[in-house]
Amino acid sequence: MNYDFKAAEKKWQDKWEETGVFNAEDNSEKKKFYALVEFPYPSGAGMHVGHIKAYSGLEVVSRKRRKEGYNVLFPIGFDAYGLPTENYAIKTGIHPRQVTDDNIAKFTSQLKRVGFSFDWNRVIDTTEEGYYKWTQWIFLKMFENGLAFRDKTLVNYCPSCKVVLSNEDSQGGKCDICHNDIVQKSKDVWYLRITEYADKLLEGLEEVDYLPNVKLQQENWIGKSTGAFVNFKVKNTEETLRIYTTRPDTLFGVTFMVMAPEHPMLDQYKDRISNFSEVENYRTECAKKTEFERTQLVKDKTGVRLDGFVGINPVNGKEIPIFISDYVMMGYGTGAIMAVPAHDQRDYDFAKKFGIDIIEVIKGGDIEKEAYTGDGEMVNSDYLNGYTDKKSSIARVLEELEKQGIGEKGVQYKMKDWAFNRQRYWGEPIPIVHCPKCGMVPVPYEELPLLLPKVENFEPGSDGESPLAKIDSFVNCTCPKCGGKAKRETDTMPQWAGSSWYFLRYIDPKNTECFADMEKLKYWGQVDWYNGGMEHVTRHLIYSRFWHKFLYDIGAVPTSEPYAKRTAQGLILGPDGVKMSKSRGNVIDPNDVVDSFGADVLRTYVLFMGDYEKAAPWSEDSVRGCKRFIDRVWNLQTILADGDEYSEKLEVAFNKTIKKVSSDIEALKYNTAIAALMTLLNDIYDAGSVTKKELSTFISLLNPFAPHITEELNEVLGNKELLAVSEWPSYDEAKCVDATIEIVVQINGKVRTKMNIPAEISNEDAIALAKEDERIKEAIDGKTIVKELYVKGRLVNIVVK
RNA sequence: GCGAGAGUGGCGGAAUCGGCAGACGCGCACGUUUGAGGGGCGUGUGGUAAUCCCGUACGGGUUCAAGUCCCGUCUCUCGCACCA
Repeated sequence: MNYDFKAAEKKWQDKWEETGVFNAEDNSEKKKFYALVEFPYPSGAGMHVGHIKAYSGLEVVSRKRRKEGYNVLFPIGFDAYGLPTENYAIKTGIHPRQVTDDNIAKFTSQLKRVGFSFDWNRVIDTTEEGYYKWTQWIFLKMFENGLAFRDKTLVNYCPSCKVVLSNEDSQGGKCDICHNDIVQKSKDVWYLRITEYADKLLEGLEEVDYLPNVKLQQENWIGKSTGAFVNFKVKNTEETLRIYTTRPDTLFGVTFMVMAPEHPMLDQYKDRISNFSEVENYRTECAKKTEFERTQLVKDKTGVRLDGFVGINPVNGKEIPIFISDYVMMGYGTGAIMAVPAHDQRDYDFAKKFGIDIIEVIKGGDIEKEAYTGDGEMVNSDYLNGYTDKKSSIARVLEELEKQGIGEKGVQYKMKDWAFNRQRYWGEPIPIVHCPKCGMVPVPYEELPLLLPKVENFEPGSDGESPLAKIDSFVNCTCPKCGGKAKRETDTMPQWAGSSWYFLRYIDPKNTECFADMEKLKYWGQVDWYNGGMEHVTRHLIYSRFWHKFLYDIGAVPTSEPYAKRTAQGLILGPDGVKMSKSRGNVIDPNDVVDSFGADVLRTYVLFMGDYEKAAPWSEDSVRGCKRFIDRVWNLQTILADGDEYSEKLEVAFNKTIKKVSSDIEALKYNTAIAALMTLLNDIYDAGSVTKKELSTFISLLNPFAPHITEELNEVLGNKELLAVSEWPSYDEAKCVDATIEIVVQINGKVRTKMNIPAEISNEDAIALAKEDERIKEAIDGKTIVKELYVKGRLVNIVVK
């Protein structure tokens, strides 16, 4: 009796759609559960098995929750703005709108073939007018509140993509999209002031249930440090050079200062710096250095001493030389540092190279050899002498600095403001008008959405300007404030914009009055469980938390944190054990798997292949193992026997399995949940027959993993109600243990024999029983018993000498 | 360099509190069924001739008992990377 998975899967997918069993209800008495998966970018390549694994995790949880009586919101949508679509459009001449629609249609049919229980009534598309209207609305609210601003600065520019990139998109000095080297360019760009939310983003982590690793990565990304700002006077000027340090306790050990080559004060005082031409040469040299040279040759410090520009250490009045060097960055702190070679390795390397004094102020290391960064007794430090711990010496010096007005306590973050712009076509237009009289004027709310004009040519200009700048009908407009001639902003928003609030739109996707109704927001509240990739836990997760916190602050959402819980799945590697990639030719297409084995097999396999949170290689042979499992489940009907109860033989096995599968699903241990079902299946075949009750329970437990075959079997059993909404099986704790159990008998910790004893037995009786065994008698004969113990349900150990 | 995680058969991986190491699956071997097989069913499968003994990266330690706890070393993966 062969299982026709193709027919059955189609049949049930149609049935689910007809009956709408997976549609969330807005006004329900039931308890709510909101499960969120990261919506895909609909690329031309179609779905990846990685998507299947990412969605299958919460798919199983959502299906279990429905069976437990929850009103479940498990939505899906498409994050469709972005460069790959635009680049494809440029190459083929097909409009990005068309490309996006085609890709979304493709993704939709693929997702449906896998049988995911998404609520298809709530699908969102970030590029659709009714959606990006609200993305623009949120942007304007930020602008109103001073969180969106424009600033001229050096930006990461990709000459190949002709686009300005955020720091996040240009890590390692390579463009995130084309992997070519980026260069620095001065430009006026939009920023979102995410740094203002740094502390809130940090504090919020305390109230959410994220994987420890996810929290840690966010903390590192925000990179908060506490220290002090100190002002150093520059000799013969009124100028002070302000620095940031985390070690104000080492101020007496400062023997020089270093400024970033881009520091603005240099140009301001170029007349005083007698060797300014050398400075300029050095700057050119730095600009030429590749990222590799800057990061890999860390030890080899370079720099130029500024002649005629001398600093004065404010704590002791000593004159100290000032250098420029590229190991100091303009983007962190103040772009200038005080250097304490005795207690900082970078400063030490620099001092050795340039022959600068090294003054020890903390005892405990050997400054002849290297910098000492540990704790110790303070020396050569005036009022700090004798202090032995960092904390109190820092407190002492801060007190003194503030009293004398030469410095104060300070906080710094590694996180920078979010460069919020793209000079590209396929993105949300930034709804701002530049008026020669009024300056920057927001597009009035009632005029939103500011439509992305439909054009034929979306190639970016070679100057890095947006393609929108070439469209006169879009650019030229009247100022909403004074009615005079004005020009529109032509930059578009970055890819991360639309995904920063999409989870809110699912709650009320068709609302035209606001991004989501407050009553609905209150009912659905936080996302209960959010699963996605580890690669998104810094950028997307921080950005969306930032937007949500902002919306909370203006009273637009009822919770301060968007996600109550966050987990992450591991990658699926190619059969060769390395990351799947087109160039390597090791990509597995989920469609092929559905074609040859069926959706149930694909779903079961991606969850069975290993620890959900770890990377695991694809194995075609193991897929076949899951196919065998599914077929054996189908064949259970050949040994179906009458009976509305568990059989005596299998009662304990069933109770145990219900318990294990239930708890494993909650703990993301899908692999062991499936293994437990396989074990139970083996037990059933060993028993020789299966009662109706047993088969019902079995398919109910398997249903979240393999929903099609289990619905089919449910129908075979004559049940009218869909398995998708029938009750999740319950177990009896008392029936999870056998009446007699097998335990191990050890002599000196080594297994000597096994025996069956009643589960409820006293320690004494268990030990006495063990001693009656022939092998044990032999082993302890003539020896002294030092110790004997019984570990309940496990073992008896007899220690002899 | 810093931070986090990991190292278990031929392979993917199991193993609440320290309590039978290797669940489950793959692969392999043998048997059986079949006209045939990337099929079905059955048996076996860490090493070793062995019921002894050895075995969870390596070296020590604690314990009646260690994959699990402690000290030291090595390797790999991921994240950050001159962050002052």
